[in-house]
Amino acid sequence: MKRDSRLSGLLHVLLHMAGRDVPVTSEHLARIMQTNPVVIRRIMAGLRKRGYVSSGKGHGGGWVLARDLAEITLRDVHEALGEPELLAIGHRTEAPSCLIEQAVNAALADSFREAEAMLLARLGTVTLAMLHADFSARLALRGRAEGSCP
Amino acid sequence: MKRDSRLSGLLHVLLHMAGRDVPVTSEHLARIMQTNPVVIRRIMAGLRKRGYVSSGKGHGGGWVLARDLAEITLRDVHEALGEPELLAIGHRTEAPSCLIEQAVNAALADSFREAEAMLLARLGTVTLAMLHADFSARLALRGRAEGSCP
DNA sequence: CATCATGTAATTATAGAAGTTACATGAAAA
DNA sequence: TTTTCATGTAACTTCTATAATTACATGATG
Repeated sequence: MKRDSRLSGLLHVLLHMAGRDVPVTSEHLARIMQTNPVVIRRIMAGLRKRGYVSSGKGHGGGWVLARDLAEITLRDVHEALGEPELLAIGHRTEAPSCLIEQAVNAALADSFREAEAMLLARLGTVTLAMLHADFSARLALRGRAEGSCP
Repeated sequence: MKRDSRLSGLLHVLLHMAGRDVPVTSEHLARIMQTNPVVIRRIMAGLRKRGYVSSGKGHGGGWVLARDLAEITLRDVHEALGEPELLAIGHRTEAPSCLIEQAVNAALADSFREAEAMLLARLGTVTLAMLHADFSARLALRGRAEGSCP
């Protein structure tokens, strides 16, 4: 089962935007993410709706951060993506009539809920500012090199 | 991202086997799971290798439980499936050269590890015997009805 | 008004899992 | 001992969810 890397990718893109004060085009971001501009627009739409970024058309248009990095948590970004499933495993049947399967579902559901809640809580404590600080620390360690992709 | 229901399905099958003392054919199990006998054999192979079930060929052949339900945890079953991924989200790049992406990965990795460890620990505390007891309780509540699929 | 960039619907391509076929192996019954 | 039945696997064929692409509309800027 292939793992969804949109959260990871979107965080990458947001931190790249953080460095710049001019709008960044979807095409530019797509190059960084090695994907298609349309995919970027689709993903960014959720962030725009929540006011984390804004977009402009025409010459000099593109995407800019609309909030401070410290105000955005990883959980916020996850929600902006439409709260995709966190767990890779699930029930075979959602509302089974078979009592055996009901018992199976009940046992699994508890564990699933707990793990999801924990992960969400954890994501809620990490801000983009923290990630950016970590990046800066890594950059300092590595020396003068660029350190990030184009 | 579609969730993997093999664990759920396999548990269902195992509990159905628990009731009977005669071998159950792959074809029969496939009917319960609404799938193909070959799929059943593929999945059961992992359980057999670990000694949880045994299989016999020819007339009167099929699958039987080789261990007590109390000796098998949900974690054991998960491992018998080949330890499929538990989390639906992951890193975009596993070993990125971009320092920004390294920071992103590091932040996510902590949360991921923690959630996975917790879920595995949780699955390790639940035995098939517990699930069977839960099934029996549900059966008692419902009355005389069959309660489980064929 | 020409160009550039986003906004979105519609379509196509791709990859991974599930399902199926085919046939070999071996056990029990006739 | 021959037939039937069931597993054991490899090979192949759908199937399906997602990403990628195409196409075109909207609107801003020089």
